Amino acid sequence: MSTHVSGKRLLRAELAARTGCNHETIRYYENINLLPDPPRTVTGYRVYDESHVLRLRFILRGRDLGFDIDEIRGLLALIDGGLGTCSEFKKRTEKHLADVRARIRDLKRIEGVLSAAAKKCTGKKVPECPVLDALSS
Amino acid sequence: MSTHVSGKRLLRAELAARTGCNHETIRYYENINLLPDPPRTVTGYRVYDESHVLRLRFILRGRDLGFDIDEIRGLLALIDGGLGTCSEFKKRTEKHLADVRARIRDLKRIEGVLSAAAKKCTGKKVPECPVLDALSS
DNA sequence: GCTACAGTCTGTAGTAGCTACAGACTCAAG
DNA sequence: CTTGAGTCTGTAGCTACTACAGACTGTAGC
Repeated sequence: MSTHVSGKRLLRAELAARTGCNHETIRYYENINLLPDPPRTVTGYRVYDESHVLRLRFILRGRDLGFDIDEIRGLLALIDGGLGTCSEFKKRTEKHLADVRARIRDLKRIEGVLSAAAKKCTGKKVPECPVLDALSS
Repeated sequence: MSTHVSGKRLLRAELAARTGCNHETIRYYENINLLPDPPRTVTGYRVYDESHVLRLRFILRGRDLGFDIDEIRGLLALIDGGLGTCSEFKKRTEKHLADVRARIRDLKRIEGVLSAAAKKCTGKKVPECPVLDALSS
């Protein structure tokens, strides 16, 4: 078994380009142990392969869906350990979903207050501005 | 004109209690010049009055409605300068409202993806978990 | 071979909006 | 006079990045 794995070797900027991730963020994820330390060239350059692309995409997709770093860390740990059951993933997703829905509710409350205030606005001078009323009530 | 203004004098913990604000946050708002430096007792204790209660409530209400510190600073500057017109407040509110609506749209997108994934979940073992599919797509 | 210049390396600081702590001081009650 | 709560200050921590400085490397052109 050689360590030779056919597949493209990528430098940091290339991994960044392949994933749409900021190249500093890649190093950040490595620092917080979300991405594994990649092998290095003799001169110290990080060398990535397809497995890093997939893992980073997973992380980015999770972030895009609003999971926080710790939630993603948890999901990855389940996957890495081979211990994750589908129902476990479902449970975590639903927990996060409840969170998302709570945030939507909160933003809708805000939207209601603000749009009502803006609608009442006459465009006249300060005293009796409905926006300020909304902000003082 | 004396500086005597009848009205209750409050210490920091009392202002916190009256507004529901964390007492450290009050000092923070003072540091970033959102709340004015209050007068002090000879021994250095901050002394607040009703005007501080109103201003802090305004700030907290603004935060609760999702305005960021700089937006609130801007609104307060208009009020303090007596230069704010109702239409100006309306403009800023609508700008913020657009922001809120964009966040709602984004969260709804997330909700759609997550709830669709969770719905497809069978509760079986890992391979073919729809949640993981959603996170890898 | 030499020179640019782009890419990479490291550690560290900055962003928003707080929150919390350490260590010293003050104030009122018992 | 002591005790305990409240206050003072400066500073560090939190999340999730992003950006910079200063040194080094790799490569293309001449």
